[in-house]
Amino acid sequence: MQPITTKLVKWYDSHHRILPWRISPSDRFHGQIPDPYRIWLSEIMLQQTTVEAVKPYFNNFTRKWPTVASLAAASQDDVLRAWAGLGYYSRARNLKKCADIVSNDYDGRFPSDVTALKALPGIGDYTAAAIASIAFDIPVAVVDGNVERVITRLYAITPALPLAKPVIRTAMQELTPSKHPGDFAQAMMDLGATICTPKRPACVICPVNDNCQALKTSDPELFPVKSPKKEKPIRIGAAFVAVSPGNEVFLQSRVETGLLGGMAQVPTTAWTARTDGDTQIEAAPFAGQWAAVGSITHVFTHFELRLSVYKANSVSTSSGADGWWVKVENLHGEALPTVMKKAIAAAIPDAFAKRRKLE
DNA sequence: AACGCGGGGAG
DNA sequence: CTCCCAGCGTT
Repeated sequence: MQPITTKLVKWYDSHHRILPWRISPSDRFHGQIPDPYRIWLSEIMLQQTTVEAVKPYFNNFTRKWPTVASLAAASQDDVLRAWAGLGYYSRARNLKKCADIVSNDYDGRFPSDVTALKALPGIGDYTAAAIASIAFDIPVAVVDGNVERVITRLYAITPALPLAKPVIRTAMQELTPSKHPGDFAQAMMDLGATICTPKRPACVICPVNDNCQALKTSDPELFPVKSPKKEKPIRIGAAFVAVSPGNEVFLQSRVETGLLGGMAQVPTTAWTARTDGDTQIEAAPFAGQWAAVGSITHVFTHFELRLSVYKANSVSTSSGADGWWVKVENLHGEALPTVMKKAIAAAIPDAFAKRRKLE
């Protein structure tokens, strides 16, 4: 029987996904070399984010900024505006920091060893291993959510994550070949994404089903074991959409760190634990004829937010608050996270309606 | 080790 | 609805 590694690499040769940042095994054979900048950019975007969500952002970024030097030359605001909607905005801030360091201290060339990569902002264990492996052919264990699932099933590893992480890493390291480690890492991830899925895995067509202890002795769907997660609290607040006579909306910048750091927002109250019967309308940023126009709900990673939305028309643009005014038709160019687009859309239903999605 | 940190797609 | 996705940084 062929080893697991051989089976997976053969499977990958014919069943790999076609992705904008990927060099196929065949193209690789014919001499194409991966661009570390594109590998890095894709890996940062893919952190906790699905391939389909990343594709349009990756294409847009590489069109605007084809090299790490061009990204370093951009402003953080430009980067945040292009990142808006993708989530986890500290990634965008670290992306810009990392581009600056590579451009200034490394002469525009990414380092190839794991330790130097991990020292860069936004690059941790997984991403360092992925870049070293895929872009530089370094045989290091690449462990993401897909690999955790495939490995725990192959070896029926019962301790819960994250306790099982060292065992998984060791097993992955032993499977990783010295020859084309990047293709093997991507083979494992493609297997996890397309066959060894979290629910209803397609074990019948899996190239390594003969090697799978979970399939042999248990149920693959029971792996990996994970520690229980806690429930999300609810927070409430109010958002204020001020509209000027010239059809402009008032925006502010959020503080640089923490939730939605550095992104744009309409003025809001603080977001507090749920209380009863408090309209909070007195917290409006301007004097004006504020009218309730509805409410929105938005789910963040660790809490659910319910915002009452208020709108005022004919607000003077000379009102003194710290921020800026943007014409409604230009809102799409701002660094607005999804929750703020929802709030604005509650007050101005067609604010984002005619905008095509990125492609 | 636990927590803060977005958004969306699949089942 | 729930789960989880090519995780990282801080505490």
